Amino acid sequence: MTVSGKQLLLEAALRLTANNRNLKSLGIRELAREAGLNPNTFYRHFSDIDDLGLAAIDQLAARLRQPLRHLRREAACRAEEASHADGPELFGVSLGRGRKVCHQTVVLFFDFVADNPQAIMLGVRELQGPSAVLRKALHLMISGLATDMAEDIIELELLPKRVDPQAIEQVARLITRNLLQMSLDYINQPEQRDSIRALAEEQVVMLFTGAMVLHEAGQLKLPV
Amino acid sequence: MTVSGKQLLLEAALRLTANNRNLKSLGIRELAREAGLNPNTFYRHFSDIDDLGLAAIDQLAARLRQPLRHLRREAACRAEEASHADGPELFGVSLGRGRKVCHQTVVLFFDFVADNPQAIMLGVRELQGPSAVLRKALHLMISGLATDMAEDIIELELLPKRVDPQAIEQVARLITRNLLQMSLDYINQPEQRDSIRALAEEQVVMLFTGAMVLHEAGQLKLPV
DNA sequence: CCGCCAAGTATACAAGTGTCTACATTGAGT
DNA sequence: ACTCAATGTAGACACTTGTATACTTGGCGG
Repeated sequence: MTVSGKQLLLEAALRLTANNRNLKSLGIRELAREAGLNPNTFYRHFSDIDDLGLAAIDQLAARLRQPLRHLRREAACRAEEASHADGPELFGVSLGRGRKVCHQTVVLFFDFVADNPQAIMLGVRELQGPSAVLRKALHLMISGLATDMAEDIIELELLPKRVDPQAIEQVARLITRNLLQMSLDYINQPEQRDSIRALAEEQVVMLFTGAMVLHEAGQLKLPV
Repeated sequence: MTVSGKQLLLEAALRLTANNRNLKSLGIRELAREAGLNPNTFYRHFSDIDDLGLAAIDQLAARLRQPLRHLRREAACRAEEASHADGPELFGVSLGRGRKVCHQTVVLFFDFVADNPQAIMLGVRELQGPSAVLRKALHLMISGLATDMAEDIIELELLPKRVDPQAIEQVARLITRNLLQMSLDYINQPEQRDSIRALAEEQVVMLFTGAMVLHEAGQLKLPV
């Protein structure tokens, strides 16, 4: 079985952008060369490099979205069975449990990152890349991820129920962006992975805790 | 008085990278054209585009570092005089005062961003750009900013004195990175500036609060 | 078996690029 | 007034790039 040329080109793009490069900086010829194809074959599948970028983003979203939800369920389960209601509480939510869910989620997330480094890198880079189209598409994808996460937070009761759903969504969006940002470091600095993962986890816990405390103190004022 | 060619080239680079473009994607000829100079003149001042990038980063750091410290003092003063010891307290630190310092700092920071958008954009973009040299230089600069901020946090007593200085440094680094990240949005979405500023402020407050609470609960475990 | 269409190829051209060598201008110090 | 170094310019060379036109291939439906 031979792979379709379209897929060959997409994979070539992933390979080439892996070394901190831009999609638009690739050039159709280079791309085709890497894919082992004739330059003009590119046009049989894509009209534009942005077009290819959109396809890549679609694939990334497909590989990210459902798996991430699944991951979070799994993390919650693992945290659940590890121990019941230990550690200090804060406003009726177990700090210990929240911490464990965060830990598991973050661990599994970074495992995922380590498994799909190229796609993640492409996504995070193009998030601030030169193409407005791709930026928009990626922001949309991240919004989706954040919404998923917010739903899970509510469902798994990681924050008190009375916290404004919109505030939760904002927290989720923040966490999502930061985790993606950090995954670049995670990929590029393999020798510091443990430390980066721990830092990310700490940040997530801090944001959760801060959101909780501020909410209880009536000081949470997230904008729409 | 005529400006030096070197400065002309640097300014041309800022102008061209302002539109979401990469330094390396510019091309020496384009750069010289924008600066109104002969292509070869570039080599009289820089050996490389990375070389120019380093010069730009140096200028950025000079324009950022001292002003930011000054800004923070000013913010603290303004918060001080606004009102003494109002609002709820948490572990001996006034929430109201901390919030005001954050508010003032963030406001002044984003004012600064609005005043130097091009330099900021270049910096944030190259932070994950294709050139390893520039990435390294920028990380160094950010480290410096974070260290400054940590010192100020301790000096202004925005966190309890007993919190580990290394933990403070990590929090500061986190905040610095995120503020810089957000300043891109701030620049590119002028119609949402108020909302972005408010969100950034909220995030900073959340991180502070979270760090404090976790520290008091003995749960703060930031890695080295 | 024919014909057709998608996928891939070959060749070509204009335009832009990095950078080399050689030349011109300036301006400050002696 | 003369020199010398710094700064800027001109022209050229070998490449790479995007893309247009025209050609080949291979497999599938009729």
